[in-house]
Amino acid sequence: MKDITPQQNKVLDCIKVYIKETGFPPTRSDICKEMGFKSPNSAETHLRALEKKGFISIASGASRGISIINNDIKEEASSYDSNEYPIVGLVAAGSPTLASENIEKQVSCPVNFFSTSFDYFLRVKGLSMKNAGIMEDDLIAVKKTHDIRNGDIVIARIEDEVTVKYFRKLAEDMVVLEPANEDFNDIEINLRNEDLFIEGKYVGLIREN
Amino acid sequence: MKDITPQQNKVLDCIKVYIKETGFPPTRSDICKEMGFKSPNSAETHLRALEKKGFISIASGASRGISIINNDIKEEASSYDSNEYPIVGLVAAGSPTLASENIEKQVSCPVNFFSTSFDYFLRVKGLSMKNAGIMEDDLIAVKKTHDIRNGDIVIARIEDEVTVKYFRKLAEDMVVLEPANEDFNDIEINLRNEDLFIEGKYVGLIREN
DNA sequence: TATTATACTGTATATATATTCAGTATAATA
DNA sequence: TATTATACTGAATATATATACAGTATAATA
Repeated sequence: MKDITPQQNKVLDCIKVYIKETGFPPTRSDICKEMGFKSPNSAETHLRALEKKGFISIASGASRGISIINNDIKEEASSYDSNEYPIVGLVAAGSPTLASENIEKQVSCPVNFFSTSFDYFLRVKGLSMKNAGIMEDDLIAVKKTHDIRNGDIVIARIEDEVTVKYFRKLAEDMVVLEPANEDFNDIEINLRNEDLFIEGKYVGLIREN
Repeated sequence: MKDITPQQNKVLDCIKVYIKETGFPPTRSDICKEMGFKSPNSAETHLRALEKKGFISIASGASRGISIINNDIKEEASSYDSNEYPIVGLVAAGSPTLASENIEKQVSCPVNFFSTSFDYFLRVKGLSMKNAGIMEDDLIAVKKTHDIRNGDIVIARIEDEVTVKYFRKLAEDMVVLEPANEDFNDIEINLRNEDLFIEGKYVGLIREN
């Protein structure tokens, strides 16, 4: 990162203030008004200088396509990086899990909130995993993977139904999905007759009371 | 604030995600791409509905002139604001819960991650709340408060021991702390003879697998 | 029953905006 | 000395974009 000049710093501050006040970045013309420039090219050259020095990024062709690049050491710390994760509710038969019609809402969550990375949250229906401490309406963090070991809790799709169960492979063509609740029965799947699709693996849980 | 429809909520989320990812708001056309609309007027009408209902404001004539209006009455905090929360482990007898020697580590978590604000995470020991889905080593989000109602799950201190139980006040001087596990017994506390200190209230849970 | 809100497609257009080109001037490097 | 960076004015233009208008369809409401 090269040194910023005092004038460039004023322009950068003016962009930050503009975003804070309006919610969106300024145009070249807006910067001219704020800074007292008479030509949009004054703003343009300052913007290109700020871009070159790594203080902002400019989206080519887009209007107001300025974004502030944050270089605070604090922000670089991975524990501060957060991401938007979709909460998937009832999954409609046949539709892809992450299709927008299945997304209940998006929630912000630090990326390394759980030690294992994950892809989405699934809202749990039913009490079949009660003894594993997974209750109705809990959000489970799901990592899309096919790397499953016996004893893992998996999100599985059988026919058109999505279910959360312990995974146990008994033989090459025989899988048992075990609930953690004495009121439910094991689901035995003969892979020669039935389709089993593993959506992913349970890596964490969030509950709100 | 009128009710938002599910589709309008998706559009609102898509705008938030766009801003988070690019640093500036989307155009009508951008929203169409994200949502799969074929006409810019689809985005336009949704935007006008969201504006009318008070979720966003639209700057007339300006490109990308959308800004999210934050309506959290509780706090002005946006969902992207995060904070450091301490994880409290074994609480040494007599020492204040949040004393530094009790803090296992600090974790970053969005401030309005749970709908109720909270003060720290407590690492659960034992299985006395198993049937409430609270397992050993779970992290429970604790709100420091004395506003407790019957049936709430509380973090209580009796003598020098900290415990998590259902709270039930039977009389002015009689409180029962009930476990959610048939292997444990109720704890009856006569407030005239024994001290009971309520550290706080359980408002959420996080588990890592 | 008429009206309004929701949820879209599709077309058109005025204008908002990025971006280039042509200059001027000063100060700092190489 | 030539070159490059800074710091501007001023004009021109392709296009990105908001926004209006014309429809279709469904569900909720008065």
